[in-house]
Amino acid sequence: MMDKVYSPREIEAKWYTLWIEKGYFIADNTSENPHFSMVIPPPNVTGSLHMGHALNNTLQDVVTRFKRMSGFNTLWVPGMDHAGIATQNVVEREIAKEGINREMLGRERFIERVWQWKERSGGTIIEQLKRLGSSCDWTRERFTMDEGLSRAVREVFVRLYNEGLIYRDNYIINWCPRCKTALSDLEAEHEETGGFLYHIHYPLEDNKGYLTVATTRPETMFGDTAVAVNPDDERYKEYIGKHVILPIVNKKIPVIGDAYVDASFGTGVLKVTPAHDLNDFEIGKRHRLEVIKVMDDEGCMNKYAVHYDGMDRFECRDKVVEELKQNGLLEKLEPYALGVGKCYRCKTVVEPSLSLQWFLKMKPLAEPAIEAVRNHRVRIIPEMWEKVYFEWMENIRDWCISRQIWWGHRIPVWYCDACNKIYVSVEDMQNCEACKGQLRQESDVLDTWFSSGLWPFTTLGWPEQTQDLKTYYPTSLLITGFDILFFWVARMIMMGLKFMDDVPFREVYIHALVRDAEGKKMSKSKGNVIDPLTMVDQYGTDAFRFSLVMLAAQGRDVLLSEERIEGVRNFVNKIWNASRLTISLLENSPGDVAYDTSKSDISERSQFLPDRWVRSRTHKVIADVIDGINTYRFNEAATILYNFIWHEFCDWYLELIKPNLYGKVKAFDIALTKMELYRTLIDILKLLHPIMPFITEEIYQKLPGISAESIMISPFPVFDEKEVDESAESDMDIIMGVIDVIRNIRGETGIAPNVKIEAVLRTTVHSALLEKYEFYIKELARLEHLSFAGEQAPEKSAIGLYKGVEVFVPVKDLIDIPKELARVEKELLKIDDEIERLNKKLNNASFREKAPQEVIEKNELSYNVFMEKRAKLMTSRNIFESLCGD
RNA sequence: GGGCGGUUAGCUCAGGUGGUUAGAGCGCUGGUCUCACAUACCAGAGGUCGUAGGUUCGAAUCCUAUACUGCCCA
Repeated sequence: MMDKVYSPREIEAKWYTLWIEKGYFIADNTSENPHFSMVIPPPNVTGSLHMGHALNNTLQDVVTRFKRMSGFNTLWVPGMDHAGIATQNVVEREIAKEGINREMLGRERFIERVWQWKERSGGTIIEQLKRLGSSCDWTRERFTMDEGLSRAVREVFVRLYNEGLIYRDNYIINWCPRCKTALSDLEAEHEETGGFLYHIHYPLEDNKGYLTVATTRPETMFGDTAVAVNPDDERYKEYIGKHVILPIVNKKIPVIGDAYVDASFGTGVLKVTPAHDLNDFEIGKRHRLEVIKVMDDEGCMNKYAVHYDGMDRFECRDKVVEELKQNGLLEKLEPYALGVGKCYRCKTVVEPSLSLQWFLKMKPLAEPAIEAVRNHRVRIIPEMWEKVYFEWMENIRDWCISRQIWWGHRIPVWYCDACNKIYVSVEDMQNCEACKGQLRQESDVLDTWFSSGLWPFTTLGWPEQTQDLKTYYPTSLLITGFDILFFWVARMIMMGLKFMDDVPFREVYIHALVRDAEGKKMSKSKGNVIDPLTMVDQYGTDAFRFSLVMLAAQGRDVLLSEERIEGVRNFVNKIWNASRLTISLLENSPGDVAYDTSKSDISERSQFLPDRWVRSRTHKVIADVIDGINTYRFNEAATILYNFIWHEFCDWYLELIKPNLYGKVKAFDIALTKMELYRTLIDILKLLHPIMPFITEEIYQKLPGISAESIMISPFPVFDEKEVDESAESDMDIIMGVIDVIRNIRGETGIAPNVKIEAVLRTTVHSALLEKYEFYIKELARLEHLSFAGEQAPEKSAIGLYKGVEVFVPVKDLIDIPKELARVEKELLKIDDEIERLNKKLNNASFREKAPQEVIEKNELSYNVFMEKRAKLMTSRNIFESLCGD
């Protein structure tokens, strides 16, 4: 016996364990079936499941389960990312509790600690993904730092180096003084911050006046090696070639002319600090200026900052301003909103700084990647994101790939200090081939995104030519959030084309971000985070997944609120109870059923109208759900299922067949109806399964006559045109419409639900139909008596109309005549508006001339319907009016 | 500064190629513990689709401008 309320917890655990045991998630790379493959966006090994992951993986699982049931040789590769900086930070914090730091441990022992940490507490997110129901092939789980992938990284590095695409150079990079490493441009997040524009006097060398420079970062002045003006700027032209005295340091620096300077910005005089600003660095190169770094790796000033040596950069800023002020050199400071780069891992303000780093040339890699998207070898969905992709790719700059941390893929470069030779090699090296001297490996590691950029082929075994690689590359689809379009998607396309000579995936579906109910980004500091696992615990995985899918409209943020999930939890419970009823009807009502769904000859199936109708509706839903998933309109698929199951299957179909199956009426073949009910529920369960894996399996397993071991490997419903029955749908429409009208009258006139009433129908076109299904109308509208009128309509009745069927409810004394009159008049008013609108349209000559025939006919038809309805309402209004007069 | 979105019922959102009586969920109002479900059932109220122009026989849907709002890049 099934409980009255669905309780997800044990059921979820039970089925997930079984699926794993049976190996249903494991892909067969020798299968002859067409393949569908996908790689997971690898979550950080330090990560725990947040809403973004939940949405991302739910959508992936929906597609995976759908494809698997649709007969594809399906592979979803899971795995994790080693997340260099983040993981190192975590482990450093951990050892700090023991009072040690990584320098004390040394590189090797520190990395051992990281591995230990990974084994112990890393990858909790994998367990969380399992709770979500993700049907990844866990036997193929990969980690960016595992042996195979590490070797692939070296292979790639060496090849790119040998082709001259990787180089080492001094350049301005973003330096995070807290993580003490270089970052790529993408890893510095620009944020509008309130600051000041400081106007500072730089006295002219001959002591005859000064030039005023405007800067947002006065503390970098110690590294100024020139002052620049625009050569066309009449105000300053004459100063070019002269010198100014750099305040505090009292050093002579030249005034130069450079077209880069924007005369309209600030004072039009730019202080040039080649070591701490990208543009200044370029100016410096053009004018062969000296380059002076004024800060150390921790963001503290160095000896060039004279008496500020050792001071923190921000404290120094204040102190410098103070000193300038005292010396009368600070002209003014004005509030100014400046874009400040912050480390995407620790939010520390990054320092643009000159540094010797490794770079990857991007232009040659980007060009084919742009082309691949332009000619749709990779299709980005929604298409809008293509533009964003192009914009970034077309303005791409070289990628700083080296990081000054320990956890990651150590750059496979060896230096010989004795003879200055450099070796770049896949294999570890010990001694210099030339002088036999001891080699020293580069201490930097690679950007984590360097290895994740290779993910689609390295996870399949590359550089080995494995069977997986042959079968599953290029992958079919990638599902990811737009926040990593540049970080990851673009780089995978470049690397895939470079090393596999083919795109990494055929399609990319970009989904939105999950926000809270107010549309704010969820963040711990705002305290608006909804924890996915809490939701899973509270409402069940199925309800949670369905909520996400239902809200995941293309190109829109997903705004999630707990009330929403609660609503879907109710829907899950509705499914549970509808199934409970179905199973009880199948088991307890008379009629032997063979439970063989393979028989599809419709002539042998039930001809009972609700059965024909539900069949037709089910197949339209099948078509829509398949289309919805195939076109990534997941929310449409979910909404269609929600409405069909709740408002058609439960509200109408089950109610209509109940009298039959309870034996209240003996009009139709019970066994055939039971068969139809059985088929429909199975279709519903299968259609739901990709979104709601657990409850569908639980119910499926309770059904009689099930041959498949699990719903997840049973075939997905197939749309069959022959099952569509338009005449059943239009007949049902009349019956449901008439019942609605009676219910409406009941509701409006305040007749209690338990009061049985009488209704009279009058129709010329649908009488046969309505007479045939009289019993069902009585049942659903709670009628004592239903009759059919000829010419003479009953007086003193509430009236309603549905498509040519007049409905009279003679309520005699029960009725409140003035109230009923008001109801009719209100209805008339609405109809008059419609009639006027249609009349105007139909009398418009150019409408008749230019609109398609089909549209004209449609409008004429609805005009006639309204006119007829109007006439009938007028009649009853007149009756009510005369009664009011009594 | 450049680019891309959004603005539809009290709230959160649907409305691929212009023709619907503009939909849903939640909330609200009224009525029901009717033998699957009160996590339910039945009924109802509620919107000149941000504003102003334009294209069209016809615009929530296409174009232009404008306001507000969000994001990305510099």
